[in-house]
Amino acid sequence: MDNKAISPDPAPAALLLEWYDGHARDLPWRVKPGARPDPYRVWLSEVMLQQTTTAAVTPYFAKFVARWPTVEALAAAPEAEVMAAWAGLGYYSRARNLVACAREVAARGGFPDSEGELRKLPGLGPYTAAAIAAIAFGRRAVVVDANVERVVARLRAIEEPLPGARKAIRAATDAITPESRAGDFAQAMMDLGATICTARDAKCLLCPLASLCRGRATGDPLRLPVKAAKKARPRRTGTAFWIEQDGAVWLVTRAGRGMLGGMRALPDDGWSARADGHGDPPLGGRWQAGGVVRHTFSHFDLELGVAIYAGDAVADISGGEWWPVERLEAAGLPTLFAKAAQLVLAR
DNA sequence: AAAACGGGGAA
DNA sequence: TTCCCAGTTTT
Repeated sequence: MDNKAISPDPAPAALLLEWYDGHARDLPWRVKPGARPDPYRVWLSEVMLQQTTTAAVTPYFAKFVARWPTVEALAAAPEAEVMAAWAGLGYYSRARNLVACAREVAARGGFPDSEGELRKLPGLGPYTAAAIAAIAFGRRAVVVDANVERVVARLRAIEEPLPGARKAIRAATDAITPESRAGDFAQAMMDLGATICTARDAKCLLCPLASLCRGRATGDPLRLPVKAAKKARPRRTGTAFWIEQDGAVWLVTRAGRGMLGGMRALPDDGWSARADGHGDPPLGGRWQAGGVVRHTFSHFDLELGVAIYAGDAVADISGGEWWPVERLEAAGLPTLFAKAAQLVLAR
């Protein structure tokens, strides 16, 4: 079923692409203008960039393409190694889906080149499928990320609050997306949003779309897009347990789904977003306090106490592995547990 | 439709 | 501190 059609307007794309030719950001996953990018690198960067800043992604992207230069190489990697390499980047279901996607793509002999087929791959939602279709395959696709939402909401002075405004923003983006250079157009919109029309600023004097911008005409573009009020973050407490013996520390691998799913970790007392941990150690004997780590997740704050085992030599323990402390970096601990380990090792 | 899901950089 | 970021998946 069709939504109310907005008539196409080629003017913004014309101005924006002219600006982009002289002001494109130089990013590791981009290629020279006119060159055809490697779909593998486009896909990898787009997945890493989901809800993640370019600054955070850059070193991970370099590490991944050096270690796994092709989708076939990544498909052949053990999932645990990819998870460990992803450690610190967050949203770990992305890493699990990355491996699943690489294996599907390798099995079928390459990436599909249409938005619809890309959308079926694990970890590719509406944004990423459109972005890859446009950037890697030159398809016309309507690419809407947080930058585009902001730029379009201002350009068209869309007053409806997010997330309700998504449909209107998508329609407005569709109406200004060109038939050719849709990939450059998408990246230009993102560059504009990242450098000129930012969340906290609007450098309208530098903006190539200023003459067309209804948000600027209202005199207060910064109030757009309007966002719904966010709810308060719950506060939780929990405990992690440091058990060290003969130069090795006891690590577990967390369950596949849920918080930090599939990642190596210190054993803990079952804390979650819904409830505090029970506090009971995984092993009898003496324990001493090792300090507290404060960590903020997307949907709750955690105060994690670290307990250090001070009992007799451990004989029977199972469900994990002894990991040499001097190689702890290679374990791929998520940041929360890396902080806890740092606390213990610095004492 | 709403909640789950990380972490770091910027102001 | 608070806000936000090249969103997707599950409930």
